[in-house]
Amino acid sequence: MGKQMTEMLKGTLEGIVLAILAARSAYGYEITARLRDEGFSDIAEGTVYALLVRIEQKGFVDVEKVPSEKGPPRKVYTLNAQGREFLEEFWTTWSFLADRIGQLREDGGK
Amino acid sequence: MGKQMTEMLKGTLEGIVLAILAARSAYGYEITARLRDEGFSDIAEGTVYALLVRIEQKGFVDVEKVPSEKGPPRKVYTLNAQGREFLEEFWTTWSFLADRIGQLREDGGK
DNA sequence: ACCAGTACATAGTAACGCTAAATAGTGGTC
DNA sequence: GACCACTATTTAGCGTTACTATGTACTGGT
Repeated sequence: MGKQMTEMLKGTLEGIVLAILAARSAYGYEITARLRDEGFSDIAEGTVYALLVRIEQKGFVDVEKVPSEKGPPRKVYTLNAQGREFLEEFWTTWSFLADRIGQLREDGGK
Repeated sequence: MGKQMTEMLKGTLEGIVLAILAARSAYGYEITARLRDEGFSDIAEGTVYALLVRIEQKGFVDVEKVPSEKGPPRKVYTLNAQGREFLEEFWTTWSFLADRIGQLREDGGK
């Protein structure tokens, strides 16, 4: 998708994944597939798994190992209270940034 | 402003500065001050200068040294054709991302 | 002489997404 | 029964970017 998107995802991808998990629990492979379906055509698998490790270490999610009929066991991630709190902050930060940038665009930064 | 904003600025700050320059030419100290006024309260000076070096090396801006009455000479940056083209791409990428994330927020990723 | 404000520069660090490759389980096909 | 495709996770190494911290330099006021 280009270098520009890569850099833009830094700091937002974490929020995106948490928002996905806020809707319902999911596992890595599923999240990657969903992101791809939604237009993030070349999110690397490794990227998602590394991110999941991070949010687990930060304590934003609870993890459960669930057997799969189609392959190795899945690690299902569920957003917990701490994660929900962090997601709140994410939305606040995102809104601020999106507002500022939207403003800039109107102001002739076109 | 917090670590979250720091990470989010990666990939967007460049576009923000280019958008500022699209409105009119400016120099580093001025850009930093303007960003601070507009709510990016703790953008580090060094960050802006380093970014300006980068966009100059990429050929997005033309530079002119202008004497100042109040201090050392200013380096005034002006967006050129290449920079304008890059800014276009930035808006495209940004729009896509902002749309996706807005969608996620509506879909119960709250 | 000193200090605040203006103005620019840069070495080192941390965080994060990507590349690439490895491991492992299931099912189908020849 | 060997191979391949799909599912599923992991991890080492890399490049880019913003921040920290510090240094340089010019002007004006006290």
